[in-house]
Amino acid sequence: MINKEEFRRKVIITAGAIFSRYGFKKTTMDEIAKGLKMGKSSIYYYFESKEEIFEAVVLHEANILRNELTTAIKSVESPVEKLKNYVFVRMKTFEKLSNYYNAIFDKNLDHFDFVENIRSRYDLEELAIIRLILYHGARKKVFSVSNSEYTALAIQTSLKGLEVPLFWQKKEVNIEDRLNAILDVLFHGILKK
Amino acid sequence: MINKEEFRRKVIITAGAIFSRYGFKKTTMDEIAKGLKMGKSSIYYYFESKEEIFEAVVLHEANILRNELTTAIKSVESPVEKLKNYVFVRMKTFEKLSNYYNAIFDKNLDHFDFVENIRSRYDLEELAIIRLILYHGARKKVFSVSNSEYTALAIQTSLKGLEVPLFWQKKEVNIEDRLNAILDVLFHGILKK
DNA sequence: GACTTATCGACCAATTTATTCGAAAATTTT
DNA sequence: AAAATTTTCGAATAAATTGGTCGATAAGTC
Repeated sequence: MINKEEFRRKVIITAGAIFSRYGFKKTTMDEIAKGLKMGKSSIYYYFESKEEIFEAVVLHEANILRNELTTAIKSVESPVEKLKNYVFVRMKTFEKLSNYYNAIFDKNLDHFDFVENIRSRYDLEELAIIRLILYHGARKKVFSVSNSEYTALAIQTSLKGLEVPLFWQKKEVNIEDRLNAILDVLFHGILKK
Repeated sequence: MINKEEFRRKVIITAGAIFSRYGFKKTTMDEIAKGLKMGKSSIYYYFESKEEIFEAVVLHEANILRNELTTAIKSVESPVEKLKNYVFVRMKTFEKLSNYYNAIFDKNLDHFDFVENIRSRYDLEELAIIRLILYHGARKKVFSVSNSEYTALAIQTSLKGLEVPLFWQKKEVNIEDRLNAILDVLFHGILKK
């Protein structure tokens, strides 16, 4: 192995896949070790505990989400497109990051305080991004937003509402449709007539 | 509850769903009990052990497979269609019966001798069905089969070959395509010119 | 060949978990 | 409604699992 960081990344990928299939509790260190083709005890040379691995995995997924989102809104110009992209990419990516949303929603995991840390940090970041989009939209006279902070919060809240069923029922029944509906309401309430 | 059989069926359905998600080992009696909204110890009034539940689940799935297959070949007349139906329905149904194929393929489970019993019994039944189709096809002068026993075995073997990836990689990449290819080879080697 | 880095097997303590058991509900029979 | 039976359950337990430790040892570097 070249260096520790390199190997830690490998652990995160491997463990992430297993966690995402069986969840934190049902995943054993032995399985992770097997996945890495290593002795179980070797993992402890790189990570303090199973929980630390999970934390790294969740953080990793949170970073993926952030990256996908920032590139998604950079890829277009108009505020409408930015917001659309943001919302869509958010849901699409979210579906894949099962460890992230399990960490957030699973009651058996909420005693990990790192979960709350990551979540609240990313909530704030997200809010800032949405506010920025709204702000630019308002500047370009495409949106009419009286209070960007509360509007951003409203948007964020409705997006959160869409996350819930991801956890409760894996079936992606009609997320996309419901997303479109929300977007529709959002724009027609927000667009300058 | 009306009677024990009724309740056993309920257990089989509930436990089957959990087993199919987490596998035999990772599924706990507590989870099954929770799924049934019952005390854990109550289950033992109906089943001797976790293993017996799993056996019942696997048997249940094996029966589903058999039923689907017999109705599938009854639904058409021509031997070609029968064979096509048989092969397709077999694969389609097999994908859903994860406990059945896990029982067959998972090395951590092969110490359960009931698995071997069920498997060998159904192998024989399957062979008989295939032979029957071949036999009727030969009678109607649609197939030309020199030795129906060995031909049936050959067909069964190639079907088994398609099962393997189901276990190793959940992704149903190209099962259908490969199935078509096999069918193509099969018919053009078997059809009377 | 000393010194550091990385891997591992054996082991342990704590937790989990399948199963048991006696007793209490719930239901049926008398 | 008492007695008998069936069904449910919580508490207890014995066995297995599992996260984590530690000393040894291999692999690599100076």
